[in-house]
Amino acid sequence: MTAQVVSNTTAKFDIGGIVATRTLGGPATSHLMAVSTLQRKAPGETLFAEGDEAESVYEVVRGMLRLYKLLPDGRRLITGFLSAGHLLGLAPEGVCVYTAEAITEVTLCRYKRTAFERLIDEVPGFAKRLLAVTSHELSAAQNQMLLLGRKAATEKVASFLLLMAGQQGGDDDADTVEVPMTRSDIADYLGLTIETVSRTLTKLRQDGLIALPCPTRIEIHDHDRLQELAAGEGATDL
Amino acid sequence: MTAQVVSNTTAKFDIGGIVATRTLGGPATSHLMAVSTLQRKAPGETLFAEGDEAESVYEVVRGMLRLYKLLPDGRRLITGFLSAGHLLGLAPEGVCVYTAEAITEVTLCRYKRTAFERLIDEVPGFAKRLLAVTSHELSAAQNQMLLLGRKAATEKVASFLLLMAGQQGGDDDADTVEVPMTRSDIADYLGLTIETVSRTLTKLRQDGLIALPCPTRIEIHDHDRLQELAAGEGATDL
DNA sequence: CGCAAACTTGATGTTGCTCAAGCTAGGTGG
DNA sequence: CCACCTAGCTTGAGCAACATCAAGTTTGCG
Repeated sequence: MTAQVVSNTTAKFDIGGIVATRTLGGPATSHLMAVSTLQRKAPGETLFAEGDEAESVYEVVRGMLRLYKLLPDGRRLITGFLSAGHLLGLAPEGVCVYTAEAITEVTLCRYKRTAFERLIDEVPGFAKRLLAVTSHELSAAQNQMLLLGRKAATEKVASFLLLMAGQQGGDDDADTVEVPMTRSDIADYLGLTIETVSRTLTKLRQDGLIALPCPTRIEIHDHDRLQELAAGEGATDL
Repeated sequence: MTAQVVSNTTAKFDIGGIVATRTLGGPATSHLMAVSTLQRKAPGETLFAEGDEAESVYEVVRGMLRLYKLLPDGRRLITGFLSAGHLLGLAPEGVCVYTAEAITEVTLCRYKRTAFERLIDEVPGFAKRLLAVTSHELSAAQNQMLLLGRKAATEKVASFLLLMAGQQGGDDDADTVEVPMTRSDIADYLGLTIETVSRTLTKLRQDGLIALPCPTRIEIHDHDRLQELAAGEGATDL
């Protein structure tokens, strides 16, 4: 998978909590366990909203979230879809800069902000690991800026499909991708409209690059061609 | 200034070096001084390119840089303009994820990556400060995603003008803004074409919101109206 | 079975892009 | 000193991609 394609907003990087306790044995783990609580959210529920005071840091354990920002007239941009292992809620100035909502049923590991900050100060190497996670997210955000500002609709949709594929099958090319979010979510993530997303998927299907057994499931048939499209090499043979 | 408007890619946050040595007296300062070298770049010169091995971390002392990413066919997106105090080169995987070029004559403070990483490990609180800077950059990147994905041309240009104004006059509304970058740079920052940027500036001038004494200087005449446009409140009175 | 939400498809519209001239300013050499 | 030259900017005309508006269709659920 090339860097172009990886454009999820948060890096998948276990920092502690439930996921981490299974994969990491470091000193931070036990500290995190001590201050964490498990939480569930039903589809559509809000974790926190843009402008809220940032009281907690969360780690996604199961399910999928959307993060988004709104303009006053209701235009929405989804900055990222977060699945298991992703971290959210590290607000710069103590104020949430985006809204976080559950797409599916979600399980979260929640840390009190104050406790989390204490860990940053006290656990050696913890701040550095968070810095690595955040730097990675920043890089992903810059890839998404490139997508939003300079890619055409087909290139955007191809990028999205590969992102979903990469996020799921730990393997590079899981053929079948589950798409729990609506077309409206996809559109607001890619800076398009629902209709354009739908039309573009139809075109990709007609061209044999993908199949759509049902709206929430997409089969990738021509991974290479999708990759070319996503990278912006549509007219390779000029 | 509202959060909507602050959308520069890197937070202006002195971490050390020349700028910091004048504003901070903390322990990190002397450490940074010990491993830093001053460097100059002429307009158009490249600091490092996307894909390069990340060998150094830089802090801008004077002048302005552009950071950008390219698609294979040459489409460019500028992810940020960096002026004095901004930090760059903290690459996640040791590889630069964007190209950095001087717009004006630039003075930089350069740190060897290895030395910089040692400081992260050894100087207490240093990683935490970098985390704060990077989190702030991430938030700015998300604002820019909102701009690229959901704002109209006029709103984009208004946002850009206020960003420039805020970056310069430390005051909230410096009336006259120096714009050292070309229209092409502005276009590639906003996801537009040169022509659209030019036309939009002309329209803002005709409407009395700004004046353009020369292409590199912009006077802001109606700060409030610009702010409304930038925030996406163009049709407030419906 | 019926309802509502989500998705697809079609017809039309508009924003911003493309292509094509002119214009302006700053730098250079006759 | 001035005319030229070039790079960058502005302006105009036409066009294309995507948005909008408007039906239909499918899906999932009570």
